[in-house]
This record gives sequence, structure tokens and C-alpha cells, in this order.
Amino acid sequence: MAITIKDIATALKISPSTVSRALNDHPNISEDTKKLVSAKAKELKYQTNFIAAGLRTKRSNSIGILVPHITSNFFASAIDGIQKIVSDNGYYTIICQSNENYHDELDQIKSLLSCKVEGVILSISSDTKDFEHLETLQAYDVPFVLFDRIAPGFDTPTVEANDFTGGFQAVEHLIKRGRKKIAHLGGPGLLGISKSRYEGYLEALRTYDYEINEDFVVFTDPDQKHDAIIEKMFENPKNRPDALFTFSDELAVEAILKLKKMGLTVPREVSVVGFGNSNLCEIVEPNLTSVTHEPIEMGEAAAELLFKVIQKRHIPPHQLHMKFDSRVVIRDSSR
Amino acid sequence: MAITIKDIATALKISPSTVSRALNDHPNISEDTKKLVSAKAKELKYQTNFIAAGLRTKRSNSIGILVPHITSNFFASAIDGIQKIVSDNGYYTIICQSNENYHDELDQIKSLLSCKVEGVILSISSDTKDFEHLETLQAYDVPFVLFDRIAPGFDTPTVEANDFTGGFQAVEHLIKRGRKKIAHLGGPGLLGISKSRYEGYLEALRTYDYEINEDFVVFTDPDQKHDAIIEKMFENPKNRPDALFTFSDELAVEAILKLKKMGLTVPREVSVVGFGNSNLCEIVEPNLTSVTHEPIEMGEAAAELLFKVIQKRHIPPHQLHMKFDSRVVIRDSSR
DNA sequence: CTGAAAGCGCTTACAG
DNA sequence: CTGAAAGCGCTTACAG
Repeated sequence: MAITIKDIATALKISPSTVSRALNDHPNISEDTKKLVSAKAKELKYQTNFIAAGLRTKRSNSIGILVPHITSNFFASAIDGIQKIVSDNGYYTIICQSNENYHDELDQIKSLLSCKVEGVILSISSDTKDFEHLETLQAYDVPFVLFDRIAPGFDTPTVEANDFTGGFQAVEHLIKRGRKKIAHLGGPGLLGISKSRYEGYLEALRTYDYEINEDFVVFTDPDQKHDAIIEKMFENPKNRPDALFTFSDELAVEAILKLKKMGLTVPREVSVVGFGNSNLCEIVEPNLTSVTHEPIEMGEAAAELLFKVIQKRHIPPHQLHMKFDSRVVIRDSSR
Repeated sequence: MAITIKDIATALKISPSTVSRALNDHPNISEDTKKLVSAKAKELKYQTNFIAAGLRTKRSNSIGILVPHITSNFFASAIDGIQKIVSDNGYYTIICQSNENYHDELDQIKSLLSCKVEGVILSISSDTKDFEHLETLQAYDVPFVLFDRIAPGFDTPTVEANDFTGGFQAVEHLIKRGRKKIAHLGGPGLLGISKSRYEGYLEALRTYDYEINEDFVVFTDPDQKHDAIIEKMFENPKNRPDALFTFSDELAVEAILKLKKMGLTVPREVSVVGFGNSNLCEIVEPNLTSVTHEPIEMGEAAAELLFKVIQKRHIPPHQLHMKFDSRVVIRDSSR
């Protein structure tokens, strides 16, 4: 049987109220009893029962994290950043995955509600078309921060990369290297981040008076085999792109491997720029030029914003919707 | 304010007891009231308060996962496997990281105890020298399963890779390819898995009557820069290894990149074999030969074992300590 | 088949 | 500075 406050109280012949207050460092308790209580607590290896305390105070000390999957460089590092802030605040996290699946996302939100988390940091799945579940969160008064993959139109903090300028910079870089026919391998079509990166691509082409070629743009699904798409994009020597900007580093790596199999040299025949600046960049050959995407900093920012909402602290309007600017890290794949 | 059982009860003019029983599908409750109750629950968007239920039943429906870090292919995938089984059982997980740090590991164990998790799956940090915290878990009657990185001598289930035979097979493969001077870049010295893989290496050398050369073995720390170690190992042309077996794929990739920088060709001058068979293997060039390490299957097995202990089901002795056999996936780095 | 009552382990307003 | 009492939202043995 676990030790409770009552056990300490009877051992010390004082009331449970006093024990509770001493343990919580209440100002009205004398230093002497505080010392006595904490000594006895240590002796008996007492561990606060968060469940009971949470029920009483209606504060669970937990926050939920809901991401598409934790087996991805970006989200794993983001969780790392979030957890740092969360544990600094004396909270713990419940981490859920949607597996890029809308129904799982709904289920996980329900489960987080049942766990009475005090807030949620969430990144929507690539399969999510409607946002009723977010209204549910609002209906239950559970604060949440939208992270990286945003749902539009909610009066809640958001933390995202500046995907538009990221896409713009990537393509501008390729243009400045003299590339003429720049293709884009996009992300899941439903995601706002896919659209923004694509629009950055378009805007760069327009800015530099490049012709826009529909054949040079394909959106992809996460579980799809991309080899065929890449092959199709580059198979025709007469109308072959000489550069490719991809939605992610993972896609860029797939593209590089496939292009090499097709006998095309990177970057001489085709330059490639990814997005994410992940650890893959320095492993693939040639090393991948990529747009930065700062998961740890973004995760920390999201957690800090969430705690501000939980603690009902004022958030200056300019901090409510954070956009992390990116830059292009130039490596061999576009040199 | 969140909806409670009481709200449903008053709305339906029945007692909270009946509502609770109906919601939990108690056999004594008539089908009619069950239907009424669940309809009203849906209407009011009732969500069970797990915290309250847990306090009453002394079952939190949660299990803790404690790993060195989630930003690693292996552990992220392992968590994936664990979570699948956990949610199939109607439980949720609290995931903690020790950051390869003993003190964090202690803190996290305490926090899991306070969260009243019903069980823990844990992989010890490379910094952990004593196992008092595991005795604490036992003292509190919290079942736990040791995962991948085992602490010896506990009467509790373990799930690990067969690191010894994995190391043996890797080196045997190199020997059969005709390699004569096989080096080993080991993992953190305190970890049993480092020792086992190293012992597999030694045993293969012995089996094939190879001379054992102390200069060819170095153990590494996770946060160390390995370039200098690799350089030192391979700088002397007169006594240069012609093959390298590494503790992990990450180390193997670092080695390949460094060897290439040193002007050595892989595999012609130096063959390399990693451990983990991770996604890096098909990205690095040449593609990396590696020993399989099945995180998802191992995670699932660990979770299944844990639930057997929680439910006090009998575990046949041969299932108590699971070792996952591995095989060598041969790729270009050792061809 | 249903209800009243007790209790899980805390915290805290109230009283002294 | 300390204690008795109530209550957070459930579940369940007991009674009918």
C-alpha cells in the first residue's frame, strides 16, 4: 500500500491538514513542523498522489501533445523542446499520435479530455478536413496551441514556420544559381504548410519572371511511393526540370536517390533543395541544401505560449501568432 | 464547467450510481436505462473523468515509458510499438526522457510514481551506475519491464535484442568477406548492450582464430565528437583496420563520412557494418550493411509482457526474458 | 434492476 | 499556527 498524508499525520500525531500544508510550504505553518513533516515524508518514501491532488484542485498538472507521428525528426525534436518547458513548469506531458489519421486524432482528443489535461499542443494530421474537435476543446475550455500545422480561423495561439518565405527563399536560391526549369514536389494537399511552401515557390517564379509550368508541380501523400512520381517528372529529356524544391528533406533524399538511379547527376543536371535542415542533409550524397525549420525552438515557444494561456497571463498580440523565419543552408546538392 | 455523472443523473431523474453502472455496461442495469443514459451522455458531451475514476478504483489506466531520448529512430519506433498495444488495452502512456542522465532518470521515476502509473517500460541511461530507483519501483509494487538496455539481476521481465549474436554475426560476415583486421567502435562503456556487442565481436574473432588487437577497439560516449577517434584508428597505413563494426548505425554513418574525408574508399579499403538497420542505411553512400534491431516488435512485446504482469496473468518462463534474434542485412558498405 | 452511502487521497475555507 | 469538515467525481458493497 502506498504511503498517504494520513500515514504521516498519524506517525507525527498531527492532522492531515497540517501535513498537506507543510508539504506545500504553506506560509502559516511553522518551520519546525515543516521540517518534521518533510523528514517523516522522506523516511516513509511518501510520493504525492497527483491524481488525488488533481481531483481536488481541478488542476491535473498535465498537458497533452498531439502530433501526426513521433517517428519523425521534426516532431521528435519538437516534443523535446516542449517537454523541457513543461517540466520546468512542474507539469508532465501526455503524448499522442494521430498517425496522420483524422479518426485517431478525434479519439486522442477525447482521451486527452478524459485525462483532464490543462492544455494541448497540437499539429493536425494530413487527413484532417474539418475542425470540430478543436471546437470541442474550446467548448470544454481547454486552451490549446496550434503547432506547425495550423487550422485556420481559431482564436488561439499558433506557432509555425514562415513556410511561404521558406519556399520563396529556396526557389530564389535556385534561380540565382542560374536554374531555369524549377520543379516542386509538394506535401499533402490538404495541409496549409504544403500550400504555403508551394505559394512561396510560385511567388519566387513570378518575381523573377519565370514561366509557370503545371507539369512541374506534384503534391504527394505521406504513405505514397514517390519513385514513380519522380521518374515521371524527370523522364523526358526534352522537358526535364533542372532543379527541384521539395516539401521535406525526406522527399528530397528520395528524389536524390532516384535521380541518381536514373543516371542524372545532382547538382549538375538537377539541383535539389529540401525543407527541414534535418540530420539527413549531411548524410545523403551530395549533401542536401535545405531550408531551416527549428523544431526545438518552435516547441519551446509553443509550450511557453500555452502556459501563458493556462495562467491567463497577457499575451501581446504580436506574440499570439509566431512565425519562425527560415534561411537556406547551402550544401552540395545545389552548388 | 465539465459535465459530470451527476448532471446526467439529475437530467434523467435517476441516481448517479445507476448512471455510473450504465456507462460501465454493468449487467444489472436494464437495456432501456443504458440506452437512455448513453443518449443523454452523448447529448451533454459527457467525458469520463479518468482522474476521479482512477482515484476511486486505484487504477490510473496509464503506463509510463522512460527512455534515454525520443529523438532516436530506435526509441521513437519502440514507443510507436508500445503505444499500439497500450491503446488497444484502453490505457494511455506518459513518456519521459532521461537524456542519458542518471539524475533525470531518478526524477522521472518519481514523477511516474506520483502519476500512479500502473506499470513502467524502461530503458536505462548510459549514465546509470546503480539501480536503487528500480528497487523503489519494486517497493511501490509498480511492475516494470526492462527494455533493450537492461539492468541485471531484477526479477522482472526483460525484452532485448540478442546483442551478442548480433555482434558475432556482423563480424563473422566481415571475416567471410575476407577481412583480416577488424576494428570495433563500441557504445557507452557502462551499457550492457555495448559489452554484449563487443563480446560478440570478440567471440567471432576467437572462433575464426583471429588475433585480438586492443588498439582496434574503442568505446564511445553519446555526446562525444567521434571524428578524432575514427581518425586515430585509421591514420596509420601500416596498421590500418580493413573493416569496422560499429555499435550503431549513427556511428557507422559518422565513420563512413570520416573515412571518405580521409580518402579511404568504403568498402574496398575499409568495410563497415552498423547496428540497427535504420533508415539511414539506404541513405548513406555506400549503403550501409547493418544488423537488424526491431524496435516496433520489441516495443509491442514489452507492452504485452507488462500487461501480463499488471493483470497478474501467468507468464511462461521462456517468455520472461525475450531476446530478439537479429540478422545481417548486407548492403554495399561490405560488399 | 435501482438507490443511498461511503470512500479513494488530497486541499482549503472556516473556525479557533 | 493548527484542526475538523467538506468536497473534487467517480465506483461499489450493501440494502431493498
